[in-house]
Amino acid sequence: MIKSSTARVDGSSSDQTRQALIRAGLKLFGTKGYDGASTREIAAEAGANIGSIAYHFGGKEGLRAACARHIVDTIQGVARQVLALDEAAGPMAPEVARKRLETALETMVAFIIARPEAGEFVQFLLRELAQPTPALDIIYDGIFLPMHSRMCRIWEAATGEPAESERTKITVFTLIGQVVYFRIGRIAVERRLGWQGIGPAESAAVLAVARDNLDAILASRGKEKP
Amino acid sequence: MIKSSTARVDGSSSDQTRQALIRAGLKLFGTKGYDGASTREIAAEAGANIGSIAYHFGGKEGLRAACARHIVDTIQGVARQVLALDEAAGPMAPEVARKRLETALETMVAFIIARPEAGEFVQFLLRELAQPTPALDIIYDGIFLPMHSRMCRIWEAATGEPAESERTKITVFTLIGQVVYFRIGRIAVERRLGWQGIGPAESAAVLAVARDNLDAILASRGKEKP
DNA sequence: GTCTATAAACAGATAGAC
DNA sequence: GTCTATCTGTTTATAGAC
Repeated sequence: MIKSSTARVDGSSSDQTRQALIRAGLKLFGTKGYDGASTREIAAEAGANIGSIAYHFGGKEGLRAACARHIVDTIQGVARQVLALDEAAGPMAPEVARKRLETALETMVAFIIARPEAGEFVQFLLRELAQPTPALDIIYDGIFLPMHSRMCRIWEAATGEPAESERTKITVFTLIGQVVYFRIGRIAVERRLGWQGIGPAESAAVLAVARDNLDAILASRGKEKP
Repeated sequence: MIKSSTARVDGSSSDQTRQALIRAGLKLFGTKGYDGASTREIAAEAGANIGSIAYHFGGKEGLRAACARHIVDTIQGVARQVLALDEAAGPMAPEVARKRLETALETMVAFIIARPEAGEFVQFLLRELAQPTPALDIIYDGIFLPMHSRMCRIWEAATGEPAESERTKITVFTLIGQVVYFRIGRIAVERRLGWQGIGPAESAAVLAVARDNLDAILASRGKEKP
């Protein structure tokens, strides 16, 4: 029998192990992949027993889905306040929109590259992204689609290019891609640059380049049809 | 006992199954991941028996390494002629270097995104990249390092920024990243853009944006210190 | 070299004691 | 709710027939 999804906020024993299992799942699925991580490892990492996975999530697949949902909830919580501010402000002036794009880039770099805890999140996401899986649907609808749509709308405000045009969508994907690569290719990047890890100094260097790229692209789009 | 690495060019039975196993390994490791693909599946896909993997490669890990080596050999074969032309031409004029960067981008898009056969290659690479593994060393030294170094040198010729500077290295990574994302995030991209797949038309659209981005970045770098 | 049979370890799921 | 013991299937690796 699977525990209902009604989240309990108190520190009940049940909820504690549930959270611990999700944390452990996120970590091990992210680092070793879904197939590479065994339920025994995950239970051990969470300080729980093997049976608890079946009890709380119905099985390994259920834990995967719960991890996906947890990521979506967490990110939406952060994003909600940012979005609320934007939407309330009404239509954006191009200058404001450009600043907003830079802020979005900063947030992405900070979250995707720098925050150590986010590493597990992002790597989990990217692994799910590599193949169609039930967890991917949760993530796509909960994060990818709203985030990407939002950035496309800001892009329209900044450049005048229609938000839902193919060109705008692709451009926004390239902006995301240039940042994401530093997480996927992290090992190669560190080796090539002689970095021991990616801390504040290193992520600042990445951000500087990403920002310059964005500014350059914006500048060229602005004067495309003078 | 592991078969020596002396490659045979004739269609001997031994070499045939060896090649078939590598092809099958590349395909299944790429789509399902190393842990997700079983040796039984691979042997079946290759039309061989399970024991042949141990015979030819000493085990599953050996097959993984052989797949990595196969990718390196294949890509180096393609890259060799291109590089030979460049190196022979001596120091590059900025205009020529810029054209070369665009060509490199075209090649990357064509290889990474469009070519269906390359899909297995790239996905295998990206999966290995996600965690440190013996196969990664083979790939880093054989492909990543020489490719990236090469692009950095062309970048220097085009912009005057030192090839081995941190900024140049990071910039080249962003150029690669914006393309690579369309392979990793392919499912999300297809869903968002309403594409049924990424064929010639779609990859042309991606290339157009990537090229515009490159031109914009180059333009801004050129006039940074007027 | 190829293929089969088998061993030894490990996977996820489950039943039941507490 | 937690935890243990166990079932069933699958994994890789190996030994040996052909």
